[in-house]
Amino acid sequence: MAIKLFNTLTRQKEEFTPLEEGKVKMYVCGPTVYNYIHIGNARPAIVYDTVRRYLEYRGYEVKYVSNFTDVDDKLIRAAKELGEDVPSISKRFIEAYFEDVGALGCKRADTHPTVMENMDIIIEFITALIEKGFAYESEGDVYYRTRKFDEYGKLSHQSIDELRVGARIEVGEKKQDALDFALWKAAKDGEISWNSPWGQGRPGWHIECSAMVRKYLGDTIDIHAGGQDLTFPHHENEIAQSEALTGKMFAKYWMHNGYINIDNEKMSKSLGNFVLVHDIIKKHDPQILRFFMLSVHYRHPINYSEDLLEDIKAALDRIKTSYQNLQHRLEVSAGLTDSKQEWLEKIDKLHHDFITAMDDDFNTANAISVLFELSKQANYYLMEKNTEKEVIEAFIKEFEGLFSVLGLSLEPEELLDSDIEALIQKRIQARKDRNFQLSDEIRDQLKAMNIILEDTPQGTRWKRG
RNA sequence: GGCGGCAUAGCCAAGUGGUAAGGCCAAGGUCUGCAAAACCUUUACCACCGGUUCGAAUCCGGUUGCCGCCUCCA
Repeated sequence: MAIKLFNTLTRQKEEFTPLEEGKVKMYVCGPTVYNYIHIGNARPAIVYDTVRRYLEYRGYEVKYVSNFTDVDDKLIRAAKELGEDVPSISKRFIEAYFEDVGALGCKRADTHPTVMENMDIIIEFITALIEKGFAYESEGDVYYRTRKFDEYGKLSHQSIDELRVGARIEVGEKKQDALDFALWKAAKDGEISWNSPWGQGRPGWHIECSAMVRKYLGDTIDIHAGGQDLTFPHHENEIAQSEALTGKMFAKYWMHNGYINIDNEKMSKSLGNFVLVHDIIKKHDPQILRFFMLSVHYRHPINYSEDLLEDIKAALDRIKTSYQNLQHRLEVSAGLTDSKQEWLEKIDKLHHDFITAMDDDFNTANAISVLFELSKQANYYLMEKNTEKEVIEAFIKEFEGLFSVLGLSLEPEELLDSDIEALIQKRIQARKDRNFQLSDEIRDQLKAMNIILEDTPQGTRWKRG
């Protein structure tokens, strides 16, 4: 079975075949680092991290690159407002990004390039476009000659003549055509700027990705991904720039994730209705946010609310509890049982169900339902009087493997403080003596310490509350 | 105006031709010294109207409502 994914370019699910067998080159548009990221920014980070993990799980060697926009209008504005310089702001929020996204279980990309460190190749790229006639200089700015690129609009499936742009030409416009977009912007007084053949200035937004993709991954890559709102114009412009320069296909597959909404409206920094990851993870286990995002198909919108986060916590706990109960039983499982093979087969079947779900355009919602089924089967197994270590271990291994594909962790049991251990022993004795008053007191006492006890036929187990 | 998406139980959410996965919440039950965990049971006229079909949540046409992109935006 092959992996299928929905390609924005063709608007169809396609079988995934990489350019080079066994290898995947993947580029994900990263954030502009002028603030902490909001959960809308977190979605692509989580989604494509999961895509990457799954591709790796299926045996591909993935080269994953994700950029930071560390120079642009918003950063310049932020710098003015804060009385700071652009590099110090972007540096701070790049660090914050790694902290937030790390908490959400996202692995680092192989490379996280920035605009500032790639100014040379950006300028080279623009120069080459001018030489090819796809760009022109105008009063210190450089613009891309959009109409010259015949396939403009192929990603967003827009006809160039239908774009509603006419009304947007401003007085003193330096563009030859309203559709043209800036590759280089001349510096205004006091703005951060770099030297270029066209004078002091800085790159336009779209050119950085074209230049960095080429430098770090090559002329043609397998997967290019980002939020739905980047389809047009950002990704469309990237295609125009890159394909005009190289004459080759820029990216084979384009993936776009849906938005996070608040009250059914898109969450965005510009609308001001955003929720920062930084704030949420102070109140909630970051894993919950990740699980929440993965519980919905990546191309569908998610309506966010804190109540939903609470609900999803209960769901995640169900799986974790099941896993922990398996751990508890591991110690007392030894005996041989007749049903071993049957259970191992069940686990194997679920393993394949998971793969089937993920193969289908990374359907994490269905993959998660397989995890619930795995929990259910584990719970059934734990109801058996005699359990076999091999089966318990197989369950545990499966849980751990699948959780790791989704970038979720099952939090290893922490060691008990000796005091707590002593209390549990004391309570076990009290229960043997049928001194239930004392045993309940101890249980309450432990509960106050956030330790929850559960008595089972195989002994008392505990978990953190 | 152009392009696109969505509408499934109290809530979240899969499902793209064969009479609706899964989870949360709720109620009842089993188990337990009591609990917890778990297990069992109960809960859907798939927005509306037509059409195609032996058969549609699923395809086609239309209607209504909501949302997005076309401008910085994940």
